[in-house]
Amino acid sequence: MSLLAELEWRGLLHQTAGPNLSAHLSTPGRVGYCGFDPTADSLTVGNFIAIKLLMHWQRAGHTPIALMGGGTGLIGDPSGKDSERQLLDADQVRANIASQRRALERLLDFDPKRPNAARLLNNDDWLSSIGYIEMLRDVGKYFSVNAMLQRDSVRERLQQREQGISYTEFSYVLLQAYDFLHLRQTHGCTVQLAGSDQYGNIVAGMDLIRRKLPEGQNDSYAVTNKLLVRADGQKIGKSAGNAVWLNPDRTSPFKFYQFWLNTDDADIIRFLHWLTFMPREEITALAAAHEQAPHQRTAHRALAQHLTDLVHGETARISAEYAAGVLFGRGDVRALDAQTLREVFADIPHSEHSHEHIAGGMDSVTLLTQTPLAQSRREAREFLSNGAITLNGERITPDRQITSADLLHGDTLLLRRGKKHWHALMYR
RNA sequence: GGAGGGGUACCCAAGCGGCCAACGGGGGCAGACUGUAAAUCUGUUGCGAGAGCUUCGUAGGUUCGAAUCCUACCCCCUCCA
Repeated sequence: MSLLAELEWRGLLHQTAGPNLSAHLSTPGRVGYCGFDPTADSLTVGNFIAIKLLMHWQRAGHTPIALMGGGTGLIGDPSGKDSERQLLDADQVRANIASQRRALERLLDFDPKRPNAARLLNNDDWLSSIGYIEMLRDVGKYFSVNAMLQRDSVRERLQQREQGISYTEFSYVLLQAYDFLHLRQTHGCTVQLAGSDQYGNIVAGMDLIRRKLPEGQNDSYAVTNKLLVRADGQKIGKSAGNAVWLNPDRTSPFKFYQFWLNTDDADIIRFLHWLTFMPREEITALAAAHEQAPHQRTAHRALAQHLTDLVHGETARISAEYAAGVLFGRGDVRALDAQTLREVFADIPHSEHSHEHIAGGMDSVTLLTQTPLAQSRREAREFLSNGAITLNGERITPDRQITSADLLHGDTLLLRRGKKHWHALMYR
């Protein structure tokens, strides 16, 4: 199946631009790029769609370029933003790129032995050295302010009462267009892939390429994916307002797995289409299974498995599943052997403490505040009196005293808040 | 530069001298019901065991008492130049 057909049936394809794109893509080895914003120090599930676009691209035999916006990140793209962005400093941007790189390396194949090995570039390499005069003469000249003012991203900001737009962000499109031109010239990159909100920026780049480069070497194309949202209209990949990250040090594989397992029923089938590489028949089968026995959550499990495998690897996934089985299973956690307990401990949020802390006994409120499960003593008391807290599987009250007798295998406490927030403490 | 409007807790948004830790909604968290889902219902949502303490852009002031009045400053928006 062709790349475009694949994106189409998955419901990812939004629109394309350029002369006869499918013919262009029928030759393998085409070079396409997608930009990533270095605004955070790790990529999130929200960025996963963009990465996945590149993954499809590479799987179709083409060469993907992940372009880190080290230069543009210093400016900020107004597209889809309803307020002026905070400018980042250069050091921060550099550090973010280094960290984001790790997630990309896991998902794209950078092996140089491969003919279509992925490349990672940073537009700071060419943008920071270009002079302002040069930019105005060679790029700015090709842009009509009249046209720029027509763009939705700009117009909305002009019409807003609360927020205007700075000249800096207004000019952003010149930089992104220049990126495309630069990659077209230096890497033979003909296609830009991105979210649908980038369409205007991409087309601006295509225009620039057409005008600057000679006939025959100035073709270029756009592929955009749909804006993907949950059934309730929210963005994918937010958990209690917090982003779900792709780096294991920001979001552990256990939490990552749990996040997908808890997907809303209303979203599960579409997520399988959008986010996985499962073939159609497999998704259809999962949809049927879910329809028949939703409580078994076969589809949820498959989604969580698939994505955790991709992002964190099979070993981490199996471990996360194992821990979940132990914690959410019917068994009594007090019956776990030391070995199992230790493995589970590593997978869930945990902390280590000195044995002396517990030796003299401790009340449950104090214990809880030593974990992230409660933010203050007041809150800890509230949870405890609500009956929201279990210790080693047993519901406890605010007046409960914890002593070393409660330690599983002499060193571990397992706390749970609500149904699914765990924290393990180890006393050495 | 001029005129006007505005900055209140995670967000929106009331309040305009004491009854305000601050109405209401959203969101979050928890309990019940369930399938580690959704919907629904209930509770809760600054810190503190409590007395109390800290909070309404920032810094001062008036007052027995201020989110509410005064002064200065900072920031945002709209219109005019």
